[in-house]
Amino acid sequence: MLRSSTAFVLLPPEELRTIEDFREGVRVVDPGRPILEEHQRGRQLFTLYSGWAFRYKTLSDGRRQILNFLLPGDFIGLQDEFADGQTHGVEAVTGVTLCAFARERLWDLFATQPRLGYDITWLAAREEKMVDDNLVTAGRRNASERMAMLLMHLYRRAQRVGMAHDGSIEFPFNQQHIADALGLSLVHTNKTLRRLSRLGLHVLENGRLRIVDPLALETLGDYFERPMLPTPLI
Amino acid sequence: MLRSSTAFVLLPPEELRTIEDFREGVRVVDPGRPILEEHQRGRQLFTLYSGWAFRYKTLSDGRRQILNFLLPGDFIGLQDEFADGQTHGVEAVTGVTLCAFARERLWDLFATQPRLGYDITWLAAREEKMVDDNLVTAGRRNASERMAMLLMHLYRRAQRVGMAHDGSIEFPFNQQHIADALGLSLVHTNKTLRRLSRLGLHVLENGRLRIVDPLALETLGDYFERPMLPTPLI
DNA sequence: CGAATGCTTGACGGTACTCAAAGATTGTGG
DNA sequence: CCACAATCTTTGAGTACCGTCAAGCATTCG
Repeated sequence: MLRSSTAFVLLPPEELRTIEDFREGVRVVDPGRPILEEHQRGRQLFTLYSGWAFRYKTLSDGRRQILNFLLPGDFIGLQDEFADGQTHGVEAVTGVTLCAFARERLWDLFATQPRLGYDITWLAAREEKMVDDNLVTAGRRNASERMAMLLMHLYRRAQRVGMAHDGSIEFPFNQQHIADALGLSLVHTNKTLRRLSRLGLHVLENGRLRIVDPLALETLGDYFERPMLPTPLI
Repeated sequence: MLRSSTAFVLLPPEELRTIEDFREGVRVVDPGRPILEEHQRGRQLFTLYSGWAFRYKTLSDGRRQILNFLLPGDFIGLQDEFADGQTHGVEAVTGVTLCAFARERLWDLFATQPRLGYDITWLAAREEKMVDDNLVTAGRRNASERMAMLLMHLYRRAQRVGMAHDGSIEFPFNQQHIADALGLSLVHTNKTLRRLSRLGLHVLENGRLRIVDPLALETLGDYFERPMLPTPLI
């Protein structure tokens, strides 16, 4: 079960009870289906419990940018709480299970359990840091550097929540996802990915990613993930 | 005074008193000087009270990416609260005045004044939305589109906090700032900026920016800022 | 087995980068 | 107040990285 992973902080029973109470239900979303529609504010907030998803925005002519990927433990929909209308969308990559919370009770939660409010802020700040990194990537790294950084980032994050087995992780993304995350064209994404794998830095097959030369990838991407602190889980 | 601007929500006296109490002092930073150093966690949090600043990250070879610009009312340093070490830097563009808060009292604030904790989350979420937009820009917009979006964004934000006079705003950035914000080279930034101004979309002189054709810039940048809700001010 | 989706590769062109150097502006000290 | 340095802006020339177009191949699914 997710909560027992060492990636998350232990919560005292009372706060666990508050979370249970706050919870409205479980939702399952199929691969490729929307979790939150772009440009509209959902009635619910979610915690991702299993599967992969991503946040994205599109320009009016259809160009899409993936803002960040979502893994188990991530909190979804907080930004919309304060939205002026222009919101991101969220889409499931694999099949996904979510815990749903009523948005209108968020303030309640802050008021009655400030610890949980603080934790939510924690999660929001952590997500912003990931977007920060992605912005540096899109703005200042070249194609190979972007790819190296993305592969290491996804691998480390999945590993952290116990999704790595035998040195490889499930990798359910197609090259369009990668292209949209890195701000590259599909064709150039393919060529870059092939180049790195031909250099023996990684292997991507049967929907799984294996990092062959982590140091080379970290160096190329100038991206060294520090061991992360345990994350709160709402 | 900043708080009386219509851009900010009115706070009840009790919460104002809490903020006053939470405050440690005022800090003044000269143009071009650091407010927070990259890679180290400051002991204080700040609210920007006057002037312009920006958040940035650099790669190890010196390439810099500006993450977002900071205006009066913005809260500084929250992300570091939850940092694993890799933090952004913050630098003053103009001379700047800041209200300083002790970081170790942040949790206190959440616990004793949940409303203010909620407001801080509000500000964090708003900032993340700005970074989201900047990521779309760096990832999916071409040079002219980026420039159009940036000019409109900065103008609207400054206007909102009462910094626009006679249809123009103070514009203290040099072209290197713009280049680093947009993920472009200095030379290409210059050429793009000149092109837009030759097309009659804006005027940039004497350190002031005047938007001549807002609709054209919004359309070019595919960026239409909605009227913003009043922002909490900590 | 055919359609749909996704991956791969080659050819070509353009946007944006680098290099270089000349103006313009600002600041500083004699 | 001027001379000179430092910083910033502007422009041109050449190049390269990455995007677009096109087509073939592989895999999955109904």
